[in-house]
Amino acid sequence: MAARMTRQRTAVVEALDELADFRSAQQLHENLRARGESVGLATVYRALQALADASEVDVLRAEDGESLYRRCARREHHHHLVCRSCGRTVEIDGPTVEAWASKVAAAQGFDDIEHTVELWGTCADCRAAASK
Amino acid sequence: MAARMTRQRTAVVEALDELADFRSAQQLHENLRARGESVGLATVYRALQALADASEVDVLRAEDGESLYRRCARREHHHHLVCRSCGRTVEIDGPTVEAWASKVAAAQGFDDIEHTVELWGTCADCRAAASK
DNA sequence: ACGCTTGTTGAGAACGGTTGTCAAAGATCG
DNA sequence: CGATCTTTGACAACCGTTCTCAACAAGCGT
Ligand SMILES: [Zn+2]
Ligand SMILES: [Zn+2]
Ligand SMILES: [Zn+2]
Ligand SMILES: [Zn+2]
Repeated sequence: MAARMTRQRTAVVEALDELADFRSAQQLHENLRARGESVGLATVYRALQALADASEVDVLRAEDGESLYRRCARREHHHHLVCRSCGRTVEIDGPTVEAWASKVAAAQGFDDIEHTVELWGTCADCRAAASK
Repeated sequence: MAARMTRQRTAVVEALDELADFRSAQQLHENLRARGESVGLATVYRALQALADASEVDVLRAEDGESLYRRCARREHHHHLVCRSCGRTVEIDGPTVEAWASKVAAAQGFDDIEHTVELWGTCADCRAAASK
């Protein structure tokens, strides 16, 4: 029942910290393998899932449906501005949006409200690289 | 090059209109087959894709990653409040959110900004049904 | 240190939604 | 009607993710 601390789990957390931005499970797996820390892909998925359940990482879906993971600085609820091409991420909080969302939903008689608010764009670096 | 009007395409649009709320490609396919209008699944996907490209339908991703489609009343940009269990949908616009989103993103030097703002909940009917 | 117990791992199979393939069908037009 | 050229549909392929299950190893009591 208790979560055991294994080499693999530690490695996944390290990879997350090193990469800093939103990454897919496969990218993390690739990164681990590149640095010699061999970890099974299924294990990477399991570790990420566990971390997400424990709210240790944020998960969001890329436009193509792939799940992206990130260890955010703040633990409180927040949103993200993510670069579509490199994953660069800026944490954002929108008190205005939160209030708006719950008010609107309640007014329609909906319950158990959750909101998805994410911003996607191209960061300055990627824009420069693209127009080279 | 010109889009030909075929029995299948017409059928897909009819199914969309009849179901009114956000539905998956497979649900629509099932619905068509149920009413006797047999259409291949691949064709349903292609029709929906074409409609989405033409902005005739809105597409959004369910929490499990499945794509959901809907013919919305308004053609202008807007968002949705969707019931997780039955798909019931309420169209919403949030001028506040729009302004907030573009301002925040621009302030970080991001370009080509897009925002995802969707609300998920349980509608009154589904809540009642669940607590029966 | 040494087993025991029990959660964890990993290679590969399975899964589910979606897209690609390609020969047959049919919409459009002269 | 006939030629042309898009569309269709059964099926295979794809791809991210989850499942399976025997081998493995943390943690713990001794
Ligand atoms: Zn975050
Ligand atoms: Zn970038
Ligand atoms: Zn809509
Ligand atoms: Zn409902």
